[in-house]
Amino acid sequence: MKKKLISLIARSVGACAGKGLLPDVDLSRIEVEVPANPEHGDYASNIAMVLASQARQNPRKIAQAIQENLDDPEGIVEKTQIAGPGFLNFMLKDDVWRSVLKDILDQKDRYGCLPAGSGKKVQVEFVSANPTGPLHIGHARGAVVGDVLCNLLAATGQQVSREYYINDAGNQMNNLGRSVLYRLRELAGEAVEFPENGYRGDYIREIAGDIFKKEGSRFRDENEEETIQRFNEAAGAVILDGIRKDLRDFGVTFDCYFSERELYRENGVGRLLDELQKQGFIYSDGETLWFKTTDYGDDKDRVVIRKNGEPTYFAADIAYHANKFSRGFDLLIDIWGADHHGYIPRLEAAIQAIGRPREDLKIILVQLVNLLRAGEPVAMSTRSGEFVTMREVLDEVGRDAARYNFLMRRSDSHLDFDLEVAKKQSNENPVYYVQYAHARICSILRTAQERGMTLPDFPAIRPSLLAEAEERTLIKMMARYPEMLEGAAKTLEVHRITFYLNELAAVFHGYYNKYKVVTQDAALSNARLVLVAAVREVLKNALGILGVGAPEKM
RNA sequence: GCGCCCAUGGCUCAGCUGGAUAGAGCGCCAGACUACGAAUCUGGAUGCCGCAAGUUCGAAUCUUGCUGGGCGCACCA
Repeated sequence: MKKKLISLIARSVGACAGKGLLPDVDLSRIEVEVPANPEHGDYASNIAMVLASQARQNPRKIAQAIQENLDDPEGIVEKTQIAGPGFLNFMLKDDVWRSVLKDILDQKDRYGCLPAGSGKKVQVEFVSANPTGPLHIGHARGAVVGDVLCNLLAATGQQVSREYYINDAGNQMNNLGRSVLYRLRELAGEAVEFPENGYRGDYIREIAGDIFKKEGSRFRDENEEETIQRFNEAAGAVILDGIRKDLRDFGVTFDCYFSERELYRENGVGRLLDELQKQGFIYSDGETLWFKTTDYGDDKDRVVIRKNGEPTYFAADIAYHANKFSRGFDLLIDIWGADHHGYIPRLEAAIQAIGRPREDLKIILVQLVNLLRAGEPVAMSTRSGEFVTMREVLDEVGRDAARYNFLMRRSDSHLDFDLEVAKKQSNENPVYYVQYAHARICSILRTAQERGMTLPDFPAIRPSLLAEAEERTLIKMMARYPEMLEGAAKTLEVHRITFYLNELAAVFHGYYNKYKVVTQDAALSNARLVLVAAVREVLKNALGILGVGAPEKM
C-alpha cells in the first residue's frame, strides 16, 4: 500500500517538475507513514516539507501542486488533504481496505511474505557457545533472537543459512578436559585439589562417571597432555549433543555446525595469514605477528600469532569469516552477547582487509539477561556451576512463554526475566494475551460451524457491512502487517513483531467484547466471520515467525 | 584513563530511522459475564522524554558537552 502511494507521489512530483512547478529532486527521499492520529488520514507524506528547503518554496504550496497533479489510475485514493505545516494526507477508499481481507484469505500463510529468493543470500551465526557446559539463560535469548531473525528474513524473501560456530580449539577446551580428568581422579580415590579455573558443574562429574565406568583408571597409564586432549574431545562431544537437543526442544535448529578445528585442517588459518602478510596487513615485531586493525579504525593493532607460536582466537575468526564469504553469502549477520562489543572494530577491520565492504557484516548485540525469581535476582556463574540452564527455563516456564518473553524487548536493551512471572498463566504474561485472541477466534468459528454456518468465500460477503470503527481499525492493522514485517527485516528488529501482535490482539479483544460475530443476521455474520478469520490468519502467521504456538484451545 | 550501550509516568518498556496532541503493559481506583471462552473488556490519575547548548519549517529521535548507570579495554574465548 505504501509503495503504491509512493509511486503516485513520485509521478506527481515528476509531472510538477515537467511543468516547471518544482525542480528535479531526489525521489528516493519520499516517505509515507501511518499517522498517529487517524484524523490525519490513512497515510501521510512529508514530501512537501522535504522539498521545501530544496525548492525554496512554501511547503503548503508545494503540497498543493503535488495534490493537483496526482494521477490515480487504480482509483485507490478517496481524498487527499493538506494539513499542518505541509503534510499531504491520504484517505483511501473503503474497497481498498476490504480487499485486504481477500488478500489474506487467498494468500493464507504467505500473506505478508515476499517471494522466496527475491532477496539476498544471508548467513546468520548465533549461539556459538563453547561446548564446555550446558546453555544458560543468556544463550537462550541469543538463540531465540537469532532463530526469529532467520524466520523473519526467510519470510521476507532472503535465502537464509543458520550457523553455529563451535569454538573447540583453545584454552577453554583444555580446561574442560582437565576438569574431567580431576573428577576422574577423585572417583579413582585420589585426593586432588580441583583446578582454580576448572568447570565445577555437576555435568562434569557425570561425564567423568561415564568414563570411569567404561575404562576405569586407564588414564594413569597415559601421558597427561594426551589424556586431557582425549577428554576434551569426548566431553565436548557429549556436551554439544546436549546443547543440540536443548536447542531443538526450544525450537531452534541450525543448517550448519561449523567447527573451529575445521579451520586448522590443512593449515587454513596459516595460509590466510600468509596472504594477508603479503598484502601488508600483518607485520612481525620479531616474536609475535600483529594485524594492522588500526588501518580501519581500531584503537590498537591486534596479535594474531602469539609469542609461543600459537594463533589467537582472533586469527581463527578472520579465517572463519573469510571462509563464510567464500561460501557465497552476500551478507553475514553475527549475533553476540553485548559483553563482546569491544571486539567489533577488529572484526570489521578484518573483513575489510579481506576485501569486503563493512556493510557486508552486521553484528547484533544481545544484552545480558537478569534472571529473577519473584523479583529477587538469581546468582549466575558458569565456572562455579551455579547457573540456571536453558533446559531448566524451558521445563519450568514452557517454550512459548520463554520465547515470547525474550522477544518483548529490543535486543540491545537489558531484559529482566522473572521465572515466576513467566510461568504464570495470567494477564501478567503477554504471550497468553495473544494466544488467547487466536484461540477465541477458533472458538467463534467452531460455534458458527455448530450453528450450521460455514466460512463464506470473500466474494459471497457484503464487505460494506463491516462499517464499525473497530472493524476498520482491524482491517487497517492487518493491511500494515506486510509493511511491519519488511521494516522489522530491514532494521533486524524482531521485537517489532511482538509489539504488533500485542496491538492486533488488543484491538480484536476490544472488538469481541463490543460486538457479536455470530448473530441472527446471516449477511452480517458472514462478513464478520471473514473478518475474524483474517485476523486469525495474521495472528497465526506472526506467531509462526516467532516460533510460538497458535493454539485452537487453551 | 579510553571506548561502546543505555537514560521516556510509581515499576517494566515501545516510540515505525526528524513529523502533527509522547504511547502500551503492570500496579492503583471504579465498573462489565443467564453473552461467540472474563487468560477478556470499559473508564480514571500519573510525564521539564537525565541536564545544557546547537542543527531546522519541526527534536524523545541528529551533533557537542556534562551528570548518572551497565559493559568492555588479553599474546582468554
